[in-house]
Amino acid sequence: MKIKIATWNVNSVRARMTVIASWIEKEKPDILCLQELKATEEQFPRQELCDLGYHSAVNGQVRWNGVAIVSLAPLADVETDLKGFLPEQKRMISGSVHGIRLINVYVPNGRDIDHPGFQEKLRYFEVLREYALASPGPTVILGDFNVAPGPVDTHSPEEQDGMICYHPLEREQISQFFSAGFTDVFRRFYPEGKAYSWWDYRAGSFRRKRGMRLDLVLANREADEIITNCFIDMEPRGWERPSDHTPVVFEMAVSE
DNA sequence: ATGGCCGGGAAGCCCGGA
Repeated sequence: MKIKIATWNVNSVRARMTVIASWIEKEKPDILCLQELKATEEQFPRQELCDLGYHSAVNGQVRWNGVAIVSLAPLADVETDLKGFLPEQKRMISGSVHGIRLINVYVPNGRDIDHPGFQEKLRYFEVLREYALASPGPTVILGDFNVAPGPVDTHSPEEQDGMICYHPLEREQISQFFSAGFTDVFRRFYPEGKAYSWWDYRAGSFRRKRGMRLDLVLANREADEIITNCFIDMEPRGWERPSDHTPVVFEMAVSE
């Protein structure tokens, strides 16, 4: 059977619940990985999602960060600790479903190249890679990586070169995932051409098509082999009260 | 190009986002 999985930075799960419910109704994903909940587990709209038929595994935090995996089938072996790194920032939740390991991440933004947060961001990728490589079987890392992997993934690569989310050291970290055997799933289906998953709220960026592809699906070989499709759904970015990110969706052929 | 917009929590602004 085929299952549909999506990743979406919703920029507050409570402010976005109407939009999320509409999108679920439209796309009917089997699994939805959310980032930037800006909510604690107690504040998370578990009941509303339950009414839509979904289980929720939540790693929440007051005000900032927070991630969740929302799934029709219950999740097994849920983990929220990333090798003890940045334990106070709730940025990772992983779990297994249909024999697939899903690692849902919200990578630190880094603030600025000169800010200590930038070094923390680079380190985050290393720790995440170690964690993902230790997972046996089909494994997918998905979420908001806060990096555009290459020039076709951002609106003005020349001007942005060296800036946050398009710095050579950040892009090098994404390359390291490729060297380690992970595939950029979206680019397997769309090898070239501008494609974005985030547009700044300011400056009419969405209307002016000035965005970045910051939300990625990275699959190891076993997972990549059974992924049959991947696309970015730009529609909800144009809805009322949207997130500044839009969902990245893929499908997998699983045995049951 | 700049930054213009958002969200949350504390407070009537500030921080963080990217």
